[in-house]
This record gives sequence, structure tokens and C-alpha cells, in this order.
Amino acid sequence: MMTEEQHEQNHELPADLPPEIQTAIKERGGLAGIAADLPDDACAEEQSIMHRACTDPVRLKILALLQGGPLCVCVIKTLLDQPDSRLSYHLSVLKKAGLIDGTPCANWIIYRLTPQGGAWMGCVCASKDLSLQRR
Amino acid sequence: MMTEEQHEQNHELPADLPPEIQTAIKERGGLAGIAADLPDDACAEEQSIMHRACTDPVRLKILALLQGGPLCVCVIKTLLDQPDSRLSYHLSVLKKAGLIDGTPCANWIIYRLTPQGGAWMGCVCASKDLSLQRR
DNA sequence: TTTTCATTTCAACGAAGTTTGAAATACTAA
DNA sequence: TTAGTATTTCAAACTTCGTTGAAATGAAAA
Repeated sequence: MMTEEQHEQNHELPADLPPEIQTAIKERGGLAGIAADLPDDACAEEQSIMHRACTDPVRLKILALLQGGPLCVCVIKTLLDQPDSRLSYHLSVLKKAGLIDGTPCANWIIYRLTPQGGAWMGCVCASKDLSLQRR
Repeated sequence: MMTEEQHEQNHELPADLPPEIQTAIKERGGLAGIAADLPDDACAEEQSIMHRACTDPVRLKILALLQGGPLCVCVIKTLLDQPDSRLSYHLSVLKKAGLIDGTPCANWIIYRLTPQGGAWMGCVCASKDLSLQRR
């Protein structure tokens, strides 16, 4: 059942939308009900930052390596075979996103997943199968 | 226990790495064992495309709306209050990433999550709490 | 047919992200 | 101190992404 307010808000929409959409809107409580599914700006912004950190294959590989335990840059460098400055750039992106951090130790810097990074990778891994099934 | 091959591959690394790293490498089966954690290029590439699709707050909001059911562009436009061409651009990014698709219906185009999009959003939602806890 | 409405496409521009090699930093060992 | 190694920083070039308004498409109504 629709309230007066919901009728009011739906005035912005064409009256002759496809039936599938009309019923979908009604079932979801009108525009106001659908709007309730929207994440707030701060949350959407935070999420987009985490995703942005994962938009590069090199960074995804670094995260996958660190999920197995802490490693220093030289080990990552050997495994990924990337120039120093490129690797350093991608490490800094992951660090700024709060997914990893590095602690100096003698001549080396040991990188590890942060707690958030670990939790995030849990979700990312759950989605690994997806990328294999595509197309 | 380490095989000959693993000794061979570790030759590229300094001999005096921090103990924490030395033991981590041994426990993970040497460089070869660690390398087994690496996603292959195709998989990393696919994943990065899905993440890239989620790097924009407008796109995350579109996905959140469509998770509740199919909607036509005019409804999304009303809810997000964005210029037509901007909205269309973001819809096209999500479509190219394979997360949504649109089917024309009379005057309108109805967008919905693809099966992959639905599964992906399951993972993304599982991570929603993360972005709230940060810092 | 003409008009109207919903949506997409286009080109241009600015903003942001990435790569590169060289130089700087920081630590250790001799 | 000097030299050597690991890593980061920097600036410049380059690439990709996002926004904008105007024009194009396509379907429906008049």
C-alpha cells in the first residue's frame, strides 16, 4: 500500500513506465523505499578507495603474496620482476589505502597486510571464482 | 624440507635477510612455494576490471540500487540526480565490466545486475562493514 | 509526418593515475 | 669514514578516466 508521500515523490517519473518497473517500484516502497538502499556518500567514498587500490594487476599480486605472510620488498621484487621504482609506487598506493604497512628492519622493509587488508582480502578472494567464470 | 630447486631459486636473494623473513620463506616452500600464491595474469586482469568498475561512488550507488531489482535509467536519474550523459557514461562502464546489462523496453531501457554482478555485489556487501571501521 | 521523450554518443578539455630513469635516503659493513 | 645495498622520492612524459554540453539515435504519441 502506498502512502500520500510516496505518491507525491513519484510525480517526477513518467506515468507510463513498463509494468515490470511499476510493480518493482511499488514493491520496494516507492522512490523513498528504493532510496533507502543507497549507501551514504562517506561509505561509497571509502569503498571506492579500497576498490581503487585493487585496480592494478601488480597490486593484486602483491596483496596475494602478502596474504601468505610478511615479505620484504626484495622478495616481492624477485617474484614479480618489476623495476624498483614501479614496485615502490604500487606499494605506496596500497599503503595509502590502508591495506598494507611496512616496518623497517635493518637493511630491509617488511610489508604485511593490515587487519583491514586481511579482512578485505577475505572478501576479494571469495570473488576470485567470479573472474574465472566470466564470458 | 627444502629441495635442490628451491635452494637454486633463492640464490637471487641476499643471504642475510631478517630471521622473520627467512623462516617465512622456508615455511612457504621457498620462492617457488610463495610464487604458487600468485594469481595468473588473466585472473589478475579480470579482477582488476571488476574493481575498477567500483572505483566511483556514483557507480557503487547504481549497483546498490540495482541490487534491489531492475530499474530504468529515469528512475536512477531521479534518485541520483546526475546529468544524463554522466549517468550514461557510468552505466556504460558497469556494462562493459559485465556487472549490469540493459534491455530496451518501449521508450525506456531497463538495467539489472548480471548474474556475475549479483555475485560480485554479494562480496562487495560483505566488505561494507570494513569501510565503516577504517581509522 | 512531426513532435516529444529517454537515452546514448561525440569531441574537447582537465584531472588523475602510471611509468621511467636518475637522484636521494637510510641502513650496514668494512 | 667509505662503500655497498635496499628502498624511496622526484620530475617529466605519457596514458587513462571523468565531466560537460551539444548533437544524434530511436521509439512512441500526436
